[in-house]
Amino acid sequence: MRITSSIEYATRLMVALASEHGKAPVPAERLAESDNVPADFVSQILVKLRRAELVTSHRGSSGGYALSRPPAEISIAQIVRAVDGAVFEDVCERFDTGTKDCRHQGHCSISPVWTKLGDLVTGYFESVTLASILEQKAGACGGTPRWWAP
Amino acid sequence: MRITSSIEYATRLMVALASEHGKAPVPAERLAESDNVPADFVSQILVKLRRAELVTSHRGSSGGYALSRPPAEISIAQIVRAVDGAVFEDVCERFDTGTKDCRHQGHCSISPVWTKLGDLVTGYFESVTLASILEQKAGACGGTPRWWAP
DNA sequence: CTCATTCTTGACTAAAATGGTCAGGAATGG
DNA sequence: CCATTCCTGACCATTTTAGTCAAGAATGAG
Repeated sequence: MRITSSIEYATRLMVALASEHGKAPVPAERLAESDNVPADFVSQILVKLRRAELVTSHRGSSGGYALSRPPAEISIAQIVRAVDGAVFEDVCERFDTGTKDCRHQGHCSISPVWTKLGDLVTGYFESVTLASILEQKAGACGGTPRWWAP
Repeated sequence: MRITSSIEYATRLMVALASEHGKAPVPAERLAESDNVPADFVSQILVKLRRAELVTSHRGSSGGYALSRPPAEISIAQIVRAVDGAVFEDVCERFDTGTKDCRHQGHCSISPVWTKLGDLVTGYFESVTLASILEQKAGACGGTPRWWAP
């Protein structure tokens, strides 16, 4: 289980835009540089974010992208849905054997486990907003950040 | 984010073996039938489970597979590690840009989010054992099972 | 008005992961 | 000794991931 590049990059972009919130729109190319992400890939991700109405775009010189609402009103869950379609895939749908009901197989003792996991992940992603991330600039990879305490 | 076939199948296999715990070993082919999983694929997964010492195997007629310890001592986390190598991939490792420290990019305001998610998922998987799943045969996909309450 | 800037769309591609399949061999118990 | 069952490792098709690219359309600064 992992975080894809699209999600990692999309989150970086959104955090960068959040820190510029209220100021002038930021061109995709500048975001690409400061976030160290391939420019063309950035554009593609930004399109998805715009279609999900998380950002607005403006063309022409001095155009670019901006958040469509305050950082406190945008969660990681929304970002993930924008780029991946869903936070957690429905396991019953994926593994049913054609009957639209996996009960018959007698294996649905397992499905509640995946369902609960999905709820856990979704719930966490809903709870983290761009604002809450911005409040916490200091975390380091090897360090022991504490704000997201157990 | 999703549950792969290997993980779903491995879990089914382990639950099936758990329900036969203490009895005679079960041949791979019988597991494949009862779990509705391709036989050759089952064998491959069982090999991984054996290498992780979650199951034992016995060759020859009346051979097959059995759990290597009681269902209460085997967690989903152990199963996932056996087939996938890790429950949750280290995000800092995946996205560092060569310096082994992503702090320099100023983007590690994000990494604590992924780290916490990993801890959440891992913690949940550690907490669910084959025994706890067996106690709950009744869950249905469309229903409202409650044992894994929020 | 015009033109450089910036976004838009959609097709394309390379590489990796996923989801299997297959063949030949090696133990083991009946 | 031989049918049963596991073991090993190679192989393959499909899907997903992670980009790349090119042509075009809008917009505002000058």
